[in-house]
Amino acid sequence: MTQSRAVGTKGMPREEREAQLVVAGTEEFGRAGYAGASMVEIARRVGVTKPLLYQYFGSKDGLYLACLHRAGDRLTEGVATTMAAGGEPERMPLKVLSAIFTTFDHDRYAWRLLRDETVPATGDIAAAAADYRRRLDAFALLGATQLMTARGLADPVDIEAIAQVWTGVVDSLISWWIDRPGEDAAAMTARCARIMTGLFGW
Amino acid sequence: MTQSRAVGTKGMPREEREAQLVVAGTEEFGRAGYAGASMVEIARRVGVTKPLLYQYFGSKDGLYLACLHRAGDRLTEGVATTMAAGGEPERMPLKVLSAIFTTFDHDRYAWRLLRDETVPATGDIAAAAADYRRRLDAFALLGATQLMTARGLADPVDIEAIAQVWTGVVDSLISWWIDRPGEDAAAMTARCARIMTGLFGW
DNA sequence: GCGGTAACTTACCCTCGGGTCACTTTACGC
DNA sequence: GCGTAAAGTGACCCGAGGGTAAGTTACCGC
Repeated sequence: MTQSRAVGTKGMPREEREAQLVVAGTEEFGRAGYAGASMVEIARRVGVTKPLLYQYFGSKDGLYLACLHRAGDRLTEGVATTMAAGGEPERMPLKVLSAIFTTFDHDRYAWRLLRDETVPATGDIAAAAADYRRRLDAFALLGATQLMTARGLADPVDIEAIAQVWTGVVDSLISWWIDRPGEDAAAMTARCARIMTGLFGW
Repeated sequence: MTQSRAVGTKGMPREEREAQLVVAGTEEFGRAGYAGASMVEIARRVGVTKPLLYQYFGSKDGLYLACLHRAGDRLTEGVATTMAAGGEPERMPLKVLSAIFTTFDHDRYAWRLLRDETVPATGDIAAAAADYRRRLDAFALLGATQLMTARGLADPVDIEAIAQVWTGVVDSLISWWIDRPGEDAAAMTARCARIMTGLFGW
């Protein structure tokens, strides 16, 4: 009764604890990368020990996959919805950014899981991440193609490069955002709108 | 005489061997990040063993610092020269890109050392990398300011964001370039010129 | 009340990688 | 030729971190 004891207490149902661990894992994996993240540190963050983490997720890869799927599914869904809605090519980048910011407003590290380069080159994680990237790249390629053909530039390799730069832009915007927790998704979207209008007239 | 023996041969003067190791280290650190890179793997790449690597560089940090300083010095020097030359704000991005591509044409992973997020948060490496980044960010900030004031947009936070996005753009261009070894610095510059003209009319 | 199960821990193993030691072989000056 | 120094190695130590075995506590249904 005094203070909840350290050992053996059924403090929380599994579902809830798993969700906590996925959130903590996403932050830690996003911050330090797969290679740099420590399982004991992730467990410590939610006030639990390593074996419980292993009981629930089996392995480091299992936890990473859980985090990755949550992030990847939400992201691809949000982007797909936005792209499906259509609109002028020059308005699409801002719409997609807005969708991403809204999706990850309270989960800003999630984006990085798809692009973590410290993940082992082969295996389930690499395959799953590559698959999410492939789907997102397809959207980026589509958007870039629409943007470029409207301007008469059709070199397919140029378009590939543009698509990759686009993902890099999103990446750096999110990194910048992570360092400014006070800025919410709406403010971020407004800032991007201002910048795009100012720089490119879009 | 048959085959050079594995042990004890004075195969190469120290200076030359160190240079080899710095090149190999740059590639490995750039590819896998500080945390993911292995000293024995770097030694293996140049056909040598770990103790020699330690004899020459003292520690993993020592080797990383050697790689970082080589990359950072060349980069800041190239960018500083380009920025000092001046010109229209809208031409500067392409000029800087050209300088970076030329500097790192045969050393494409070098750029990543300055932005490696897997280095320990405190210590010599973090300090040195932060210092290089600070100098480069100052140039980016200057360029972004010139670009924006010409357009009447002067929000300093917007300008910060633009500067960070700019480094992200460089980052993704170099990643794309790394995957296409056949494309040299001139071709890369030409591609960027084409894209900027097509997309923004710059 | 009590057995079963779910939540949770302590204490351990093992590999991998940073770092070191003692040693061996070659080149070079004399 | 030979002593010395430089180039280089095999074999080791050790700490960190992924992963596991066995046990402990608390709730829940009966």
